[in-house]
Parts: sequence; C-alpha cells; structure tokens
Amino acid sequence: MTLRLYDTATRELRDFEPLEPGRAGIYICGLTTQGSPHIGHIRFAVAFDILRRWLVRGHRLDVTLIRNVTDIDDKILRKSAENDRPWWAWSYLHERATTQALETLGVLAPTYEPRATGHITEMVELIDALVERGHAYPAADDSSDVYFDVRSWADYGELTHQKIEDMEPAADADPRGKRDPRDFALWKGAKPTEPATASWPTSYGRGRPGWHLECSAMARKYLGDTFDIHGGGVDLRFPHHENEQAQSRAAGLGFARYWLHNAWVTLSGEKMSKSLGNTLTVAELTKTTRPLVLRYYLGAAHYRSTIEYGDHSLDEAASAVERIEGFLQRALDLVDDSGAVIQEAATVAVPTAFAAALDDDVNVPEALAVLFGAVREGNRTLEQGEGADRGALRHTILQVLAMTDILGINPLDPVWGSAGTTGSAEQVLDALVQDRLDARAAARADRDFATADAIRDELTARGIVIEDTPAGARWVLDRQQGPR
RNA sequence: GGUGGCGUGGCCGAGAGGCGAGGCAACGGCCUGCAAAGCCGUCUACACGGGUUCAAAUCCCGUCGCCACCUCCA
Repeated sequence: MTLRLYDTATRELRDFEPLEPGRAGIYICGLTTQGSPHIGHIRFAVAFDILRRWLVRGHRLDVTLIRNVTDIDDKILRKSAENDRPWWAWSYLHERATTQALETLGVLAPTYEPRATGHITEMVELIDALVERGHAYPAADDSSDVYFDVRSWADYGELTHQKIEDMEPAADADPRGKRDPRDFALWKGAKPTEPATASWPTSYGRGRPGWHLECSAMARKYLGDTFDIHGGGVDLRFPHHENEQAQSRAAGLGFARYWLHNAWVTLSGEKMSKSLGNTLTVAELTKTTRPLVLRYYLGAAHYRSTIEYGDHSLDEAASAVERIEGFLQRALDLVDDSGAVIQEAATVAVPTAFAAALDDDVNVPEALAVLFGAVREGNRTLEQGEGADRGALRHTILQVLAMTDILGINPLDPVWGSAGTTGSAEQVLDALVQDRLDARAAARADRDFATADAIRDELTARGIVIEDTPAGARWVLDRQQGPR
C-alpha cells in the first residue's frame, strides 16, 4: 500500500516516501492570530488532521506535526492598535480562540506549536547565512530592513511556476532600499510609530521578522533542514510558500519534499475571508450545530475541492452523521460486550477499499462511500432482529468505528461530550423517559393506541424521538430540534 | 499581463476512456396498529460546439461562464 499525494510543486501525484523510514515530519502554517478563526481556517486544520491520522493509523508512521503561530505581523500590529490593545495580548487572545475552536472540532493537538516571536535568534541565523551566501542584503537606506535578493536565486518562482519578469512588484516596504521591486523583507526595521515591544535587537538594527522567515526558521528547528510535508491553503502558495522555499534553499537547506494545499470554503461562490467580511465562525455555528456535524461537513469533501457553504449544508451533514450514529447505537445495543468492541476498534484494520481511497491523495469522499457501505450492510444485519448474526454485526461495528476514527468523526469519541457515553444527567433522563415508554408499551399491549400515541406525541414535543425495534422502544434526542 | 482551479442528476459531492461512487431530498414498496428508524426500488447526470476512438463525463481543439493567486490571507 503506497500513499500517493498531490504535490503542488510538481503538479502530480507522487508516491509518499518518508525521508526517514517510520517517521514523517509535517509543517502546516497559516493560523494567524489577527482575528477570530472561521470555518475556512478550520477546514484547513481538519484536512491535515485527517492526513495525520491516516499516516499514524494506516501507515504506522511516527508523525511530528508542527503548526506555527505567526504572532507578529503588520496586521496584528494594525488591528491591535485600532482596538487599543497590546499586540501580544491581541495575538494571544486569538491564538486561544483558535485552539479552542480546533479542540471543539476534534482536531488533534499538534506535536508542537511554536510562535514566531520565540524564534528570533533562529531567524537571525538564517538571515546571516543568506547574507553570507549573497542571497540577502541590508537595505540601501538606513531602514534596518534586510531583503532577500530574488535575482540571486535562479530557482525563484519554481514552486508556483512563475517567472520573475511576470510578477507584480512587492509593496510591503519602501522600494527605495530594494535592488529589485520583487525582493521581499526578511527583516523589517523598527518604525517610530510601532510599539517598542514589537522589535528585537540584531546586528542589522532593531526590528521584527518578515512574514515568511519564521516558517523557514521554525520548520528547520523542529523538523530538520529537510522534511517531508509542508501544507497550507492555496492562497499561501504565493508569495508565502514560494518565499519560504527560496530563502531556505538559498540558505543551503533542502526544505519541504512535498507541498500540499487545500482549497476554500466559499460562500455564494466567494472565498470566505476576513477581508471580505463573509466569515462564519466556529463559535457562531456551534450554537446551533453539533461540533461533530460541523467536523463532518468540513472534512467530507476532497481537500483540494472548493466547498460551497449553503443553507442546507449542515442539515445534510447532520442527517448523514445521524445515519452513522443510528447504526452504531442500535448495533451496540445488540452486542453483549460493547465496551470491549469499542476498545478493540482502536487497533482493528480498516477495509482495503477504505485504505485505498485514503492512499489516493486522501480521497475522503470515496472513503465515506466505503463507510456508508458498511453502515448499510450493518443495518441489513440488524433487520434480522434477534436472529441477527452477532459475529458479523460485531465485525461491522469494528469497521465503522475504525473508519470514523481515522476521519475524526467517531460519534463515540469522548471529544464530542456526552454522545455515546452516559453522563449522570442522561441517566436520570433515561429513567424518566423509560417510565413513559413502559406506560406506552402497556397501552400498546392493550391496543389502546390513543394513549400510546399521546405519550409518544408528548415525548416528541419535548424533543425525544421514539424508535420501535424488535427489542422494544428506544429513544434519542431529536438532533434537528435541539442542537444538532 | 502572468500563474492556477472549477462547471457532474432536484441539492451536495467522488470519479477521469468501457464497468450505475456515496450522502441529502423526493416518490413507490416492505416492515409497523399508525409513526420513526431501517431495508428494497425509482429519478441513469457530466457547461456548450467540434474532433480522436470500436467506445468520451473522462483525451484533444475551440467557445462560454465562474473563481483564486501575483507580497494581508486557510
């Protein structure tokens, strides 16, 4: 089984062969902390979370996932000033909000999450190396800026297949100090208008890092001079990733071996972005949508496809999730050792078709088709009621749990709160509902359907859905009515 | 100007020369006292125009439409 990944740099599917057998280093960037996270950011994190889970579970790799925090940049300085807050407080506030949103959606914590401001020394080392090798120079004016010299690096543009001549010039610094308008800042000299806390002393003068440099420095520190996978959103290809690669390779490092880029969440066909103001935040959506459903929605499409968010998107996702949950609940009720089954699922092998789908550039839609195939098969087994083949059912449960685990949508996962487990409040509720169900069963036995239906209607009105099964009635909370 | 992506059934969304992905919705049937859930079935689609081929949603050429990046961006 070979994993194939679409490498943006070569524009083709490539067999994934880790640099070191048994290990994989992944660097993903983009979680800026200038504002609250929206579902576009989360989609990015979910996409790489699935890849990571697959590398660990499907390929037995020891994955080191580094997810950086760019905690200082132009926009953080600007927005914090506008809001009359220290830049570091502004950044940290949003870093925590982002972390919370990711945890809510079951995204596994990275191995480490370094902050740009904690790696100034490493960045300066990189600048020194670049200046020494003739690929960077201090600005001709006395700004203390240091620029990367794009003309000195013949491969500049290779990641995005562009020629320097065709590019529009950079506008992030005073062009007077630049040799070429496309040169980009490695180091930005401190300006009198900026807070004194937002600069660090170097031999080039006081200043702060340019946008791209922190990723080169931190990827090197935690993953090595050469590492396996670098990921991010498509908008980061240029200039961010192009510049990262140029500065790292010009400094003599191998840098990323595979480049993966995820597509957008769009709203009415437009990219969701902070600048357009059409964002949907996790905090807002989870008021009415269960995190599991949101996670399913964001992970269900292929990571390189744009997903269009519509009014019914989450309702559809909720129905799909409930299909999986419904099967698991009914099936686990029927096997004697449900606890053992759940334990066993953590190590069981997934169907080969499922593995093949994920090995094909993490084709989640195809993997979901396999998952739903198993759910249908399991439901067919359940149709037989008490006479159902318990062994076959047990097998199907194991498969469904294993597959949902890898996709990060296992309904029994403790991250989704009380779902699947039985909290004390739910136990109390169950006792109360069970009383009503017993009364209804008695009425039905007397063929007093008016009373039976009245009880059902009463429960339905309170958000409890009744399902009659060969083994008796069971109840679930109405996901559509309450929080989905 | 340069670079890249997209257009698939009622909706979402895979696939990439031949074999009906899957989900959601709708409709019919089974089950049910009636429901719910589930199962079985129905709706057989690939922007448009050419071309290649025994065979094209898939390859080629052209056209139309939409979107993204080109130093703020998941």
